[in-house]
Amino acid sequence: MSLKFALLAALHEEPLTGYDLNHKFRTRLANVWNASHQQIYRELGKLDEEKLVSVEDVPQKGRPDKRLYRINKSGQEALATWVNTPHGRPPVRDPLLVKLFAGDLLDPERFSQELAEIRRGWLEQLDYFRSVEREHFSNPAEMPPHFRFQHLALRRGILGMENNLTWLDEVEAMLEGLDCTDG
Amino acid sequence: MSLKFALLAALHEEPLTGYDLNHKFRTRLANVWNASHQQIYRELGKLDEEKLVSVEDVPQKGRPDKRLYRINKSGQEALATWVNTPHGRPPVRDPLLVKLFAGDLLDPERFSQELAEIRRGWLEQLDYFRSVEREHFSNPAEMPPHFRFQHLALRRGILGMENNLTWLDEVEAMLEGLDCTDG
DNA sequence: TCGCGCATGTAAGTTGTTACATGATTTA
DNA sequence: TAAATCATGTAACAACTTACATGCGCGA
Repeated sequence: MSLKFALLAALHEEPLTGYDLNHKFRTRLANVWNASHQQIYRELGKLDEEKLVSVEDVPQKGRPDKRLYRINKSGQEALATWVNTPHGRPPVRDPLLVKLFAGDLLDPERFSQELAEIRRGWLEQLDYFRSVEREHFSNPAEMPPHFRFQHLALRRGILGMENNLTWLDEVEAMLEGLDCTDG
Repeated sequence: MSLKFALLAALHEEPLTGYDLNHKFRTRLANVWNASHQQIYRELGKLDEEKLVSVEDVPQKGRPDKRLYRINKSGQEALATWVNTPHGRPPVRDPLLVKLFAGDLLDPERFSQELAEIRRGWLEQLDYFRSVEREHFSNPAEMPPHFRFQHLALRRGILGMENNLTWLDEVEAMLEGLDCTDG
């Protein structure tokens, strides 16, 4: 149900095409909401049907027409209502933790490799978030409220990734400890 | 696809009923995997069909029979294979961050209340995780590997909640800052 | 010329949610 | 006597994933 509002929130900033939204979801919204392009296009269709957005077809040469989506009055209202109603926290579903829960079945070498890969991914994500913070949110005190809220969302991504990496250190320290007692 | 393996991982510890599994999912597995009882019962049926578990019907007086699920050899193998294959990280989908992204639409008072409620929930969860750590994982160095892996999964929950609360402080500090400039 | 970026979608299948359904036992 | 715990499910719907489908322009 919330993808709808994630889209409206993205469009609340600026009119975008499905393609642009897809890009935004995997960059600036990476720590906020995840959606595949198929989901996005389908949901945009529904938003159009529900008249929460308007669509402008922008002809292009040698490419499919762009379909530029714009949030309208009803969309704004729906979004405003939604952001002001409480929602539970998202469900936790993490395969990595399932693996640890059955940790005695893990092959130490393969698992170390998986952890290395995970670390790489988290570091990359953290670097990206930090670069966004540097470029767009360098002096929070002077930013307009709108930006400061978005900065907080970004901060969560940054703190979260830092925290993930701290935890990974604990995990790898533990695994090394096991090696020593075995060998 | 992973609920299946979350169930197998839970059954890998000990034989359980659907009811027990449901309980386990919202306590010890709270930071690992989320599932409703409907999903659990359905998936247990499938695991039975696939012959990855065996079922023992335990008659009871005045209550429906217990159905006790036990992981079998095939189940163990399937689980071992799964834990040793890499998986991407879980998708991020957080309505709270969507709200911040459209933060200019937030009603300050309602949002403060929602944050207070969220803080309460996170604190409660953190307390629970800490109590588990105190009771079951008090001296990590002397635990058998099996327990130490599970401790790491728990640590993620603890660090994650602490991190959430740190972030919440940032959020509330920011909101108070806005109040001051307004008033 | 090969792959990437741009730009849009459909179809089928799996997973997850919400509502419905029952009923005895224990605890406050 | 009301609520929580024990104990199992079905049915309908909504959300999400994976695979399929197309095709031009541009840079290496």
